[in-house]
Amino acid sequence: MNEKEARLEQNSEGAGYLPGLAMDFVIFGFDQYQLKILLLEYRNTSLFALPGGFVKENENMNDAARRVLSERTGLSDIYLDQFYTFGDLARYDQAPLRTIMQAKGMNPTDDHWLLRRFVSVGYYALIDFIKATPTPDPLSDTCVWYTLENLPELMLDHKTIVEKALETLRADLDRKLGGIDSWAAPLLAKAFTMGELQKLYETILGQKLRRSSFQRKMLSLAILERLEKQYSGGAHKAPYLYQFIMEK
Amino acid sequence: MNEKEARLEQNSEGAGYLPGLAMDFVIFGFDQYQLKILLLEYRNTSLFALPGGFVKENENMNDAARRVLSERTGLSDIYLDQFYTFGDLARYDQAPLRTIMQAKGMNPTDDHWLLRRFVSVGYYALIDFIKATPTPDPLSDTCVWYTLENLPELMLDHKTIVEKALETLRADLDRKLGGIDSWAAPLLAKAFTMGELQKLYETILGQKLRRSSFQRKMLSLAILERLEKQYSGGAHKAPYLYQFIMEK
DNA sequence: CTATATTGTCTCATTATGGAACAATAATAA
DNA sequence: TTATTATTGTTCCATAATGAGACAATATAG
Repeated sequence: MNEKEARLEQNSEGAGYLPGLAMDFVIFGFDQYQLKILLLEYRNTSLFALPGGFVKENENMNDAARRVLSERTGLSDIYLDQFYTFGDLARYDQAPLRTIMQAKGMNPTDDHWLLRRFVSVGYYALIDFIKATPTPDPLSDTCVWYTLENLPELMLDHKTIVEKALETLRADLDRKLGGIDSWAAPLLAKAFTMGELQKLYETILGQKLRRSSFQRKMLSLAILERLEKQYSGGAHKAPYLYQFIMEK
Repeated sequence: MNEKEARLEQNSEGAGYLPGLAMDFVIFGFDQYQLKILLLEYRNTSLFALPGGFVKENENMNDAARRVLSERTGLSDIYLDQFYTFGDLARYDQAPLRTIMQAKGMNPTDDHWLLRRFVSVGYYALIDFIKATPTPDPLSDTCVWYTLENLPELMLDHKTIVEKALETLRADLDRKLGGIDSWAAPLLAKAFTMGELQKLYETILGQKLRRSSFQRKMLSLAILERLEKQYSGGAHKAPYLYQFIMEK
């Protein structure tokens, strides 16, 4: 048991945190135009879970989300969205977490704060795979990317949380593309080609899109500024570069 | 102080409820095709608030929402949707609630459970104005309908909650119209005319819609079954009646 | 029987979308 | 240098969706 874990066990009342309130994160990353999510694994238990965290007593909940996300990925200034709050009694199952704690040599009592009932606020994030440094939390052994098609079985209701996150993300793509809070801007270079943006869309939606329709739609949104062609990466006509128009 | 209030003060630990977790409700009602929402008023304080409630320790959160909604309106089997969870520190302001409790002759200590920080899950509901019997909670004096245009100043962040609810409702109208969980079905007679459905839409959206386009769109959704004409309510051609197709 | 209000449908112009074609062109191969 | 190739920006046209209005049908009021 390392120092962090020791602190976690000592703090058997969860002092400093809002009781009964957790956050779970569906962190989407892009690797060579594959969509992956970040999962925690607990060795010797074959249990997998979404990264999660708690809200401090003197902290805005949305700020807490940014803090935890930064702790898990090393990233700040990324796209983060709250999508649903999960409060079923069926979430309240001591067994898996007890298994995890025991595998770490801990021996929590029944009323240890981590074993109580939690309501969990779901957030999803979109991050640049390259820039992230996945970091496990004190209870986990590893923090690894999994493609959506190859997810292992997840603890509790975490599969449901992933599905709801993906559904919300896909439904909100167009509406949250532009502006200061664009989900796409952090995933692209300052200047990017239409093809690169289209591949991002295709990765998230899991389907091919028509090139001419996509170009027409993006340009009609009036959120892109066309720059000079500068690309020199392939045996073909140079594409224009674009950047998002950031209104002042 | 009545019996309920006494019980509320005695229970200064909030025993039986999940600590720190509240729910706030934006209850939309239709009165002669006007959109109203239900507000609580605290006499001698000029404070107005959304109806709210708490989750019991052995209760699903969404079930708790139905229970509280039933307590406030006497209605069950209505459309209810969770739309956002509010967790800013700025919500944590003892002043208004203390004012209310003192106006009721209570004298809560600083650590009374009602005066602690709460994270609140927002739900909105659509109900039939005629069928509801608005009922104030133990702390409130009245529970009254207000039109959206004439809302009084609201406590804490409740104005923000109303705005977010309305935004979500309007965005989801089409998507959640049909099926077993239709928002519109509880607001209409079993059989209704296209004009009645259109007026519902117009009331919620706050704008007129084109008659022919609306009819075309509704019929194309393939969620309506046309019945025989039976209407006999005006000096004009009898409209068809429709009902929602409920797939088994 | 006539007037009136509202309905169901139709028409037509406008706009959006799907799907393909085509010339332009930057790197690569010959 | 020239031909080849992949990809791009644009155009085109058929089809579909939408806005705005016209018109006949008709149940009640007068």
